[in-house]
Amino acid sequence: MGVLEQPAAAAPAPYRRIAAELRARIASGEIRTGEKVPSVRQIAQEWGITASTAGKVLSVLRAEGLVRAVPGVGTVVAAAPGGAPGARTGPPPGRVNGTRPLTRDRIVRTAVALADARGGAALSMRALAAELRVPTMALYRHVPGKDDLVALMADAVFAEAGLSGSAPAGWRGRLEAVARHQWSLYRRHPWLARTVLPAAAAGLMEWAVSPALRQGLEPGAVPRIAATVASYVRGVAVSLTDGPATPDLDPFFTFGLARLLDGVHTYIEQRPAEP
Amino acid sequence: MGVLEQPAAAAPAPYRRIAAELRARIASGEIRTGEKVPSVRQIAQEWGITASTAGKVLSVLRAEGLVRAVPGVGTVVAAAPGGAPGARTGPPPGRVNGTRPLTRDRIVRTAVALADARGGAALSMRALAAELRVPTMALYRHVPGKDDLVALMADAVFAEAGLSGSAPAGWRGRLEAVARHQWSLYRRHPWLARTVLPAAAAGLMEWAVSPALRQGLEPGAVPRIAATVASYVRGVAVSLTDGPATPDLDPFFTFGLARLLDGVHTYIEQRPAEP
DNA sequence: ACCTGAACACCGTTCAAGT
DNA sequence: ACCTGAACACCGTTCAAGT
Repeated sequence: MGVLEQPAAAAPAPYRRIAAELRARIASGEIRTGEKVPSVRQIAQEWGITASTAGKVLSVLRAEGLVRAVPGVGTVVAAAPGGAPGARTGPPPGRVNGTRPLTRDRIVRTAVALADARGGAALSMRALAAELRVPTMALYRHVPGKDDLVALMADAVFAEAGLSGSAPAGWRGRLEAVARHQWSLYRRHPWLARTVLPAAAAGLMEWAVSPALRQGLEPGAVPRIAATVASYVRGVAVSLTDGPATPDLDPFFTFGLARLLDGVHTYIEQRPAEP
Repeated sequence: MGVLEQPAAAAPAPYRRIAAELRARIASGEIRTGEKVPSVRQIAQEWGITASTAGKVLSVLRAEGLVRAVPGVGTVVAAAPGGAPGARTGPPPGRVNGTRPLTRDRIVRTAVALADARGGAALSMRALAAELRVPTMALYRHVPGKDDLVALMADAVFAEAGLSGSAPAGWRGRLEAVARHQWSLYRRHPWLARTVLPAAAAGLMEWAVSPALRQGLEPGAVPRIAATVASYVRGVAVSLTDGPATPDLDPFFTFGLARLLDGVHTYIEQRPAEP
């Protein structure tokens, strides 16, 4: 376990944990589109849980559209939605004797999936290599070391999805949208909050404030407002991984965000005279 | 290095780092009240720095009142201010053959000093035992394990100093005082932000909001306001240890805190009708 | 009974030995 | 030249062997 690092992330319910593990196997390419995921019976046996819990696991993944039931066959990995690039069916062109080539991108994606599934503390170079079924030292031909890998993971996650939907025109709507977006990233990837954050995290937040410049906001206030909101979101996110006893922080997050935006509103509206 | 943990805390200037190390030696009891700390010449030699930098180290400690210059003798550890309990001169009564007994309290205090001086990532059971000059396994007779030790460290730090000065009567002054107090704790102990926080951290913040109850605030809002402010402080504190390129966050902290308190002010004043 | 050295099962990473 | 197994210098903690 990491120095000064507590048991990462509250222990989730078994069906959630197992669903996350299967999600990781699918994300890493271990189980590919059209291939069968373990059956209810197999899951129950492998993880030592009851069939009804195992059934819950598959229904979670089905609800996400990640797998689908094929009558007479079993549950298989569904095609990636929207035909996103990188979501291919079957082996890629460059493959050699059945194994896909090891790339930096595949390493990073698998590392993210592993940290999501088993917690940040469970991510080790050895465990990652085992997941990818390559020798540990093979990773070092693609990433300089673990710290850099973690930085790449953070980059990848912040780049993974922009804001969904159209961006509001006003600063308040934008700031709230970006804050909620980052909050959802932290919830999906709890290890992220304790990581060194990429510059991208601050950039999007600053963009959100920019409409207020037309209202006469001093330019120097933009990075401060951005940092304030980003810090708040990250602070709640860090608490998210404080331990198993952590309460549901979603209502807390929403409440605090509203207070914070009210305070920014007061600041922008009164446009203080002093520099 | 810890899993998912980046090089803990920005690399500080050499004179700061060395000052922190000496502070740790004093806090752990290795150098006791009245005993000499290393001279400018010795510091310069031991750490391979110039005499002028070494002089800066001692002037930092002198400015803190931790050491004082005794003409004809050298620089010695000053008596602890205010005669606080635990700050004794000379060996405690229970000592045997020159070594002080190992206690949980001494372990925790030395661990805090070590993490402060060398960064959270440098705290290991082995390093701590070496600092205390005891076998590693001796620690396990006083603390169950490292996770528990870290929790005790957080407890100790949050308990170490209450609010200095008298508490303001109004919620805003109190909330600001507690927020600034916790901010100063994080600055003194950067490893704290990434640690699992003790319940005490939330308690003090809730106490701060309580005067607003007399203004008609719904009781359910108190923990939310407290959590919001605490999360904000912790979020800035986590950024504090993001890396060597971290800018001075103090003005950012002050700016954001003012916005946040403005937002809470708006909330409390309008006392919304909906539940 | 108390204490702790050796051992175990892990880390991240270097480096030289393989192909 | 490319790849990687063995080795090094660490971890936290168990456990049996010492006193």
